[in-house]
Amino acid sequence: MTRSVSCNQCSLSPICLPLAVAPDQLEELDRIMQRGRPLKRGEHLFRAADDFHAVYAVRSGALKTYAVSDDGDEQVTGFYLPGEIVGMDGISTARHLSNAKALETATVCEIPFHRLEDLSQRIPSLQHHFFGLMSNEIRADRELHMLLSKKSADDRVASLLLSLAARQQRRGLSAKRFRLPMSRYDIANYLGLAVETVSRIFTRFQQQKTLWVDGREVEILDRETLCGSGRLGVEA
Amino acid sequence: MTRSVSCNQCSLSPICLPLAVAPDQLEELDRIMQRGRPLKRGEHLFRAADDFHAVYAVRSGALKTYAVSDDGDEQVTGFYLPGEIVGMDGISTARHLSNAKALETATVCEIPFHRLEDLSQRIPSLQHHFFGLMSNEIRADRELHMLLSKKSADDRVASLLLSLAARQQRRGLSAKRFRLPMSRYDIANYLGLAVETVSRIFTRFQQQKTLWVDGREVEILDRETLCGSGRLGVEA
DNA sequence: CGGCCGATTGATGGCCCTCAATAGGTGTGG
DNA sequence: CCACACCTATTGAGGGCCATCAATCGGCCG
Repeated sequence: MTRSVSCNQCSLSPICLPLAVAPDQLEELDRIMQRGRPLKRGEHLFRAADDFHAVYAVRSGALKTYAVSDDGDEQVTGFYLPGEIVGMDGISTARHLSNAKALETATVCEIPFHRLEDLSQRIPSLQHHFFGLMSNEIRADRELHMLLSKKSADDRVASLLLSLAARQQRRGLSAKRFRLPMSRYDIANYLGLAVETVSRIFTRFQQQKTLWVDGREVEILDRETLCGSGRLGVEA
Repeated sequence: MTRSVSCNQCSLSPICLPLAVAPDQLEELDRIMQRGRPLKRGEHLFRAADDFHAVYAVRSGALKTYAVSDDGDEQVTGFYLPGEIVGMDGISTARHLSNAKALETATVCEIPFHRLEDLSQRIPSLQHHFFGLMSNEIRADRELHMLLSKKSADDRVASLLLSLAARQQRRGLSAKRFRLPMSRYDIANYLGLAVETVSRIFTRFQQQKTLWVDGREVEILDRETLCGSGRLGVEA
């Protein structure tokens, strides 16, 4: 993996932080970015109770964030794909409150937060964009809130698939066919369902010719039907 | 209602935006704040699809935010008490995506967002604080995520009560006894439950001597037992 | 090859939603 | 001022969705 790819060489810049920075200031942003070694599957980017000092832009691969409650059970709080920013929930506390773990081999750009704040003081569009990013997270969480409080298990799974599809498309990839980076367990946990339920729903969707599934490979065959169940915006 | 109370006269300043601004700069913040007439119960502060141009600090009373899905049903997404900021989910879209409605007579301070952004460019601590506020919303939403996905109906109600109690305390009021600003319907909707379930749980808590309830008046009698069920941090 | 984890499928049961009826509370208009 | 309407809240009975328990299969890695 090339550790030295700068933002203006990066294929993700149209959807990542650089989109908020004028070309002649991009070098400034570039200078505060730190590109580390790739994370292997299962490796942590940060853990709850770690000092918060940076947010991270996903460059390749995928991560999940999860919290562990006092009773010890895990709650997956989000999935992060290339071009998305992870770690923003730690800003207010100086400590991370969730864990971030690689679902597959992943590379990230580390953005030291205090330097991002400094830079935002000088680049208004960057400040604005970052406010917008956080606002987006809040909105996505509100969508999820509705999903969990009102929608059936079918709707929840459908919504997640549509969300992932939209995010694929945003990166210029197929919105119909893609590979799920996460396990059935993670999907179930995220959506507040039992693994068995998720499995049964995948099978049922397949029988209805709504979806084609083979392990983690999926293809959306009937987008309308899927939309007809739950709706979830573009998220993140 | 005094429409002209400035931030430095306001009893909420220790927990509101002014806490991030040095005394000698407070006047600047004060100048961009706009204090409108009080909202009556049921009146809207803003509606989904309104242009987003400001966020609002609650000064007195209480509000709820809610979204309406395509199928027409309502989802309460949050409750906002004095000292809290409402409207941050609209930042990224230039339009509000939820509705904000007064649960009882309420007054708010309107903060035009572009002027807040300008001011944040000159007051780093204000920018930092605002990042922190948004981060807090994200964290609270993650707590809620766990609540809705893993916890029983009892736990959900207990968590909401504890959250409200903590927020009362933050304002220097009793953490044990207070008045619920929202109806059973709003509670049920927010927590993803049926009204009847909420009602039954209140009754059961009362029988167990965990809680005393009379309409919207509540008193927490046994905080330990309530904590023993669901846990939810301080939120917002 | 053997062990382990992820995934699927079936059977059973429980939590909470739905439907229904009633009481209390509030505001309005006569 | 009271009566009526309407909305909120409570309580009971029944049913459905999904969790839980259990067994099996396939894939992956050691």
